[in-house]
Amino acid sequence: MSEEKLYTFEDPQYRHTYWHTCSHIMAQAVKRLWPEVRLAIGPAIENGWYYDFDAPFSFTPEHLSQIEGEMKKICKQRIRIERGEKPRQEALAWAEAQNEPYKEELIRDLPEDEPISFYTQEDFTDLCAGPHLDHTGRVKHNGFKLTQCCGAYWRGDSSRKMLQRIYGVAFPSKDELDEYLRKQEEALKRDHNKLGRELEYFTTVDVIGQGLPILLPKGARVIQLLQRWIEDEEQKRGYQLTKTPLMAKSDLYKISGHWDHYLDGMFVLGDPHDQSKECFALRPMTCPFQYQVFLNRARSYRDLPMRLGETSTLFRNEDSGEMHGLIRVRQFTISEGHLILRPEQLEDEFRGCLELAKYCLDTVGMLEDCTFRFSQWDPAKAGTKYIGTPEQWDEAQSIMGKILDDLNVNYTIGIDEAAFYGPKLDIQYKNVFGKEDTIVTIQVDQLLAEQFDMEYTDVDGKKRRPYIIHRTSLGCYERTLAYLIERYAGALPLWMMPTQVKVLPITDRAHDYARELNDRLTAAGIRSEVDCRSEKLGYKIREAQVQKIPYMLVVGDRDMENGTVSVRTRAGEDLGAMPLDQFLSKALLQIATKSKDL
RNA sequence: GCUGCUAUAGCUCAGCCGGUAGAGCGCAUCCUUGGUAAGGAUGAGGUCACCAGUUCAAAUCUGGUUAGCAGCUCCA
Repeated sequence: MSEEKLYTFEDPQYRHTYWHTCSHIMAQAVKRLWPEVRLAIGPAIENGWYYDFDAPFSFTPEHLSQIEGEMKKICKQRIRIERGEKPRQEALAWAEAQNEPYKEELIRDLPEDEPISFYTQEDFTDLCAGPHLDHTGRVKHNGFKLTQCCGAYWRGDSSRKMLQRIYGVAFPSKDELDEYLRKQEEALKRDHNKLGRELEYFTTVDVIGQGLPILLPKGARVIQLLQRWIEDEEQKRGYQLTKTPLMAKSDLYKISGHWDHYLDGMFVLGDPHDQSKECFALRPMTCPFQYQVFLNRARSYRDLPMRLGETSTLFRNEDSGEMHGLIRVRQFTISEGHLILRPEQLEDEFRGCLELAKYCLDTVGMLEDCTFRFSQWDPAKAGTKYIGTPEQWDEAQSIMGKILDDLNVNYTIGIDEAAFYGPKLDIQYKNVFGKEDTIVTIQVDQLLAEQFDMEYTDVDGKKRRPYIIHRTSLGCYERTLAYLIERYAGALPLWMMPTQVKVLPITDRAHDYARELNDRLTAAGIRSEVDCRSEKLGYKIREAQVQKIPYMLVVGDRDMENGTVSVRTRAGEDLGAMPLDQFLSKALLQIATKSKDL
């Protein structure tokens, strides 16, 4: 690669170096302005950088402008950035002399024998592995912006001090920065938490509580449509439907291990410490409930694979700061399933689950933006966070790794992201803020079968332990709805749009005709409405447009005379006049094929 | 749970240094019957989230609670 190419912003490494240098410039600016502020860490991240500070005051937007101003000066001063090394003792002495306790702790955690690198620009020196640009003038003085400040725990540990994190982004030119900020602003307009409320998909109410959204008619309709589709699809794929209780005695969760691992996260009815009274808990998952279906009688290898599916409402007492719109809630409904298998069926069934998940995500238009994460355990937490033996984990993970490789799944590995009973394939999706959550999960589990003493009689008459796959096909409906609103900016595909067609009579004379059309559409299974208010056409169109109604059927004298409807799409396209049947067959085809085009 | 910010009409927001509320949109009624993104007029609508405190007087100041937002931590 030519040097020229290497030093462009398109090169991820260069970009990273650039942002990292920005973080040092920011830290230098902060130290110039308030020498009493202590420094923690300041890495480059996916989009920009941050630096964590321990300041005796709270940073405000005014402080950020002040810091930006000082950073501009530093850039214009074109200060040389020089790398240096200190032996460990000297490095520690430096941290102490500078009164930088966080740096001191970082140095203490570095390997003993390696020299420790520092970067110096003028009077400012920072412990840092580098690399950096050669001088501060490389950073375009009007190409960066400090975007926000917020709290962040020292070393990501919630038991330690909360520091203040300032985030920034930078580009080699003001135009590119402006373009980035404009795009960010655009993305935020899709925020389901705003748009979903504006378009009346959901709302929340103080007296009901956090994380307990009300699904308004539109939101409820979309979820119903998704749910019916998923249930039918699962039936086609050999799933049996179950319907199990929303709560159980603590005994059940004690067997499964959830009581030990997640008591804090459960809604408990009764006093868990009073042994003399029954204590219930709302279910935070479906596994042990569905296992009872398998346990209903003795099972043969002929019963396997047993694929159980349930549209399952779950309750999790998330911490109060965790709730976010429809993405993180305390009560949600999920397309939950458990497959109980002979070990040799694992690969085929896993493939089936993955195919189902991909089919579901592709159909709703989300697959292309999904990423796959192979979530593994952390052996260091054996016996605490995870049940089972290292041998069992190695086995489950190696089988799963082999399956994923056989299926050519392009995944990243997430250490310490597994469930307490087994490794997972998590399918991840990002919201408009870039925050990633799991939309679908497929988990391999050989441990809970043991907890519940599940077994089947094999061909040879011997009792064997089944494997279990825990999986979702479309995941949590609330979360999916949120992502769909963001993905389509509220303009959901025709087949899942709560109102698909709006008939817009131009004059009162057309009201009867419009109502008749609406009846015919409704009879054909189209979700249609009529707008008979005495408003002008332009006004009715605007309103339907804002509501993202896919098709507007404009009808006036001309249409009544010719027996037609004049079709306008929400994309602003005028499809002209046509008989209703012609429109209907077009729309019905689009719905039947779950087209993403409109 | 933690840090910071926020809460005024259904929505978006204004309301300075404390003197018991205002706009636009929406809604209702009337006029207008208009062919592809906002026609006009009139009117209704608020214990300023809740609970305390300071004060002659609180939407405004202070504390707490609840809820919302961003991030951190967590996420079976």
